[in-house]
Amino acid sequence: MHTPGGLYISVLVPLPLDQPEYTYILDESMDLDSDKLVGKLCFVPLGRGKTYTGVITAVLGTSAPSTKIIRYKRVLALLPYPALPVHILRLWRWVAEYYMCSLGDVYRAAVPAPFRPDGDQKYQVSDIEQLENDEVRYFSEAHPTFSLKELRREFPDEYSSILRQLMEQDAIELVNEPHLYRQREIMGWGINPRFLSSREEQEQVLGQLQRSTKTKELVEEIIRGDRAVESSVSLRELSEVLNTSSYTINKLRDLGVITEQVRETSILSKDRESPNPQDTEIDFQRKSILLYHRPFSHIEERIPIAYLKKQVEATQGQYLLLLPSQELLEIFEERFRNTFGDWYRPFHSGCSLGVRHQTWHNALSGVSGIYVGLRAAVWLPVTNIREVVVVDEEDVGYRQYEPSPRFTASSVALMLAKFCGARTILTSASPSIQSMLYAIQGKYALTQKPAVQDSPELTAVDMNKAFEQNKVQARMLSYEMTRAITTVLHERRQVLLLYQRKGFAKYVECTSCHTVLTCPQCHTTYRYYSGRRHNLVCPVCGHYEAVPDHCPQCNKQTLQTVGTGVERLAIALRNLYPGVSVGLWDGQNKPNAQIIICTLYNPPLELLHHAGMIGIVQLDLLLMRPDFRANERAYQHLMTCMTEARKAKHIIIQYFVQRPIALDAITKRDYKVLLDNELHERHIVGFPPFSRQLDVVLQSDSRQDAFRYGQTIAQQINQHLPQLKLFGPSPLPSYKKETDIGYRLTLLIPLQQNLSEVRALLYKLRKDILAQHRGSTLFIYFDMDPQ
DNA sequence: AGCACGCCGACT
DNA sequence: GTCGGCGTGCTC
Repeated sequence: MHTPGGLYISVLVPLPLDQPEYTYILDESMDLDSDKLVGKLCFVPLGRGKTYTGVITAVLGTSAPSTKIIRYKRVLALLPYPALPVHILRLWRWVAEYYMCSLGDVYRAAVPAPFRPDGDQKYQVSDIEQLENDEVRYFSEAHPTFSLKELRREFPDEYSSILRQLMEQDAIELVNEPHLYRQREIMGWGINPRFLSSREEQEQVLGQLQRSTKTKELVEEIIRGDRAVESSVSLRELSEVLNTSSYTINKLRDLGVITEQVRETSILSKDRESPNPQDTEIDFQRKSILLYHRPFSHIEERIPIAYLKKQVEATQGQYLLLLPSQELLEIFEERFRNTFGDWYRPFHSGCSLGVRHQTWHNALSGVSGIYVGLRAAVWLPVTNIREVVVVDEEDVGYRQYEPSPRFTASSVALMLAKFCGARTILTSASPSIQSMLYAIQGKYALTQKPAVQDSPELTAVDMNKAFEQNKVQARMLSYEMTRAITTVLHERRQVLLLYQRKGFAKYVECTSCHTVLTCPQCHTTYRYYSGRRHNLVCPVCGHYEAVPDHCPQCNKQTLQTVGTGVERLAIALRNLYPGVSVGLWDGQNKPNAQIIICTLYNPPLELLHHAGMIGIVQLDLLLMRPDFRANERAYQHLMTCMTEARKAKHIIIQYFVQRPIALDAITKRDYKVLLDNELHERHIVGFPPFSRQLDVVLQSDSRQDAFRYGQTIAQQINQHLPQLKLFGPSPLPSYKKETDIGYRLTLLIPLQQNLSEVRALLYKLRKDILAQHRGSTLFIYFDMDPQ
């Protein structure tokens, strides 16, 4: 096993390590042209018991690359897929560096799990005579090859001593066991013939089904032969014939009544010839990125279906179409299928694993077509890409936060195109300020084409005036709003109100001493929820308790709920419109009500499409968020309402504090109003796009630790890189348990600042902190360009 | 991510 | 005196 010879190569393993590349030896027998090795997937043993699928990232030569004494292991096998193109590997490295995560994480995200199966290392006893123990001898004869797991199962007690002996005597040998790398493919379902013929088994199953009458009846019918099923039908056909759900079918399978026919195929022997990649002749325009700005357009006007069809037919190349949400995919799936026909190459969770598999392989083999998917589709290993289209480039759906890599697919798409020499089209009705700035600066080409269709009538209401004139109903709805609601209700159509304030009341206050109840953990003002025992909930850390009887400050019984949350608004609406159903939608289960209050400002398109009117109850909530992009986001949400509320005649927007710039821009139908304002304000303060934002997130089960280390990092950055602007550490709202507490440190990095210097410092700080830290769990990670 | 080693507290 | 908790460190 340790005979010299072969080629030393560098292999990337799918683990989140700082340095996820190891050196292996590739046997000469596997050696293809060494220039064709980079990008190949291969099986490598790692650690004591595991085998991983890695990627060859470099060929290091025929002599050991390190003077250190390392027991290099050998590559077990090369996978039969074509090698990943070098520009894809380059893109991964860029992502790992830019988004500050492990290259192993990027690899895991980019190559779907079925293409990189893990396995247990298998061993073979090479010298049976050396075995002393009879049991061990028997075991090794019964198992010509075995994994360490199997050994442990057989000898739970002496496992480690046996292993040590075997290793010391060099009596075992690592072998490549192809069946590790098999895929199970379900060929069909049917009734188990053995069950039909065995009276005994039938009795036993019926006995076990005593309590489930429906299933028992079904089984009796099967035994009598009333439910004849051809063997090897699809799951759907089976459930039709048996008239039952897949749940019951699964249960019957477990009982042995039904079997599935499984075909095991080795992915090693899979005959997958790589066709010759097309000539990658690409039109290098002076500009390779186009921002296609279509204000007030419907979404379908921003998906260039016909254009892509024409292009793919003309060039026979690969095209990538990225969409921001599952919902859009579902809406357009059929249209893609019909229009693109054989060119359609879907890659998303909506299609079966087999189809995704095929699409991924096609991408790698250079097969032409239109590859369509959500943000994960940027990882398709395209070899022959001509153009990438990012639909609604500003959409937050392109951002991935969990798990690592934390990336923005629209940005990665631009780099993908850059590395492949392809062009990119960014489409949007409300482009991000950043993209538009690049367009103005000439980095991107710009096409602006306003849509011509009608938008709903828009009424903006200054709530200060409404309150002054006492023209307010249902706590906070202007007469304009209630008038429109009444009209739509009369037309028996649905009312959609957008209001983001959760709970019943904003806070609880003592009317005597004006004390506001706050969370003891983080001193945030408590929010008040109705209909639960612990009414007070901290919006930041999730801590909750019941409202006390007396004011904790002055001890009087004068505590009062103040402000209107969605729960209170719903009650007020029910009082105002007796008999009308009012439902809340928070992204979970869809209410079927005449008035729907949506606690998100980006409701699903389905709700927008059906609404007879849309009321934005308090636009300010969108603008007061601690996010420099608030105006931009508000504009985008308003634009979505204006363009996707297709049956609505009326949109009513209420604002309290001041007339928001986003509202002005929408009313005047002039994006430039927003753009000028944003560029001006952000330039003064030095926010993106005039700087880069990088967040440091600290998570710990100890609030103190997370905060303290946040301060340490802040201090060190101030000292070493004083030119960075720094905010925080500020607490992160915790959605999970209380044990999961986070702090966020926000850095604004000047554009001219060398990024690798910042990264180096942050990595060093993290390393130092983790090295000396004891006790609580602690995670530190980085968020580049968070949105 | 696994997995092994190792060091402390609860049991025969 | 052993079993097993999970803290720490390594994987070519």
